[in-house]
Amino acid sequence: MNEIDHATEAAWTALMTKSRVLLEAVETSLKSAGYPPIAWYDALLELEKAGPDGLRPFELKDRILLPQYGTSRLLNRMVKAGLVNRQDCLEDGRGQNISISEKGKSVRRAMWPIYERVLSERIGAKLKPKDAAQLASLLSKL
Amino acid sequence: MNEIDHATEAAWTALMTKSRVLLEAVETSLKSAGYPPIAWYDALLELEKAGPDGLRPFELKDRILLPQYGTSRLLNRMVKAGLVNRQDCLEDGRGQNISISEKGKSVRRAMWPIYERVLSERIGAKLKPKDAAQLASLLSKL
DNA sequence: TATATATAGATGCAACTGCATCGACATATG
DNA sequence: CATATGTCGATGCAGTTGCATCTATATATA
Repeated sequence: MNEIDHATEAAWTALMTKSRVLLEAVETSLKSAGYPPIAWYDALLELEKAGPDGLRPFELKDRILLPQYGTSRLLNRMVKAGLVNRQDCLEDGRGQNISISEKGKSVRRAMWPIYERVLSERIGAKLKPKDAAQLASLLSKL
Repeated sequence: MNEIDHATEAAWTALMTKSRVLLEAVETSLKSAGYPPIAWYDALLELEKAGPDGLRPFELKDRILLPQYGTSRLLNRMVKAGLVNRQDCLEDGRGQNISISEKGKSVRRAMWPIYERVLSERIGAKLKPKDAAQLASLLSKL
């Protein structure tokens, strides 16, 4: 069993094309509004959801689907930008704890309307909620 | 009209997550089999479909969704690897024609089984053809 | 306890990307 | 024709990524 059917190929092509176009639309909007890329948003959101104790970098990396070194460097930039705090981890001498700063929260909050507008225009306006749910459900099987 | 509904958000999240995971799976398979990235495959396929006359770089860029400078550099690498031929364009002194070489054809052909296996395992095995078609159809509305 | 193995995170290096801009040719306009 | 504007493709530069590897600490094993 290895030949793929036409529908599988069509799904793959559409998946690649649309995800790229949508992602680029979001990135462009954020950038032109003077905000950081969406990867920063994702990280900030995870850190905010994690609460005041924050997360260890290795926990964050699993949630934002970034490689270890990518996460390490993303955090460097975010620390430098003052959006997150890094402190040595008490329980594990190798590790650290990352928590979102007030500035980080406010940047995330400010990014959301930009982000949301693109999703609304590009997805909300094109798919009825039922169809969007159906799309999410099909994707979740992959 | 700007608040997004839950289904839209779920669709977006699933779209981003799955497309990244699948893409990475394909890239990893290709790389570990010693082949170039998927962007090369896409370009080779478009050039092969275009026939012996090939394509102008600006035409190719529209089909593979790469920025102009990205296409320019991708073509440099592919020329250097001997997968495509570049020749000055007769009708337009600014331009060039890119055509796939025999080696390019054979590399593309060799990449396909690797590529296909991932799609088959990750999509074909998870979605019935009807569902895959449905997924493609929903995505096509975006 | 001493040693081996595993895990957390950082980093040097080469490759790749985005941005802005350039040079060359093409097309439109006076 | 002369000049302005537009399009094609390349490229310098700075920032980012992937890979491999390193250091430091933690955990398992003898």
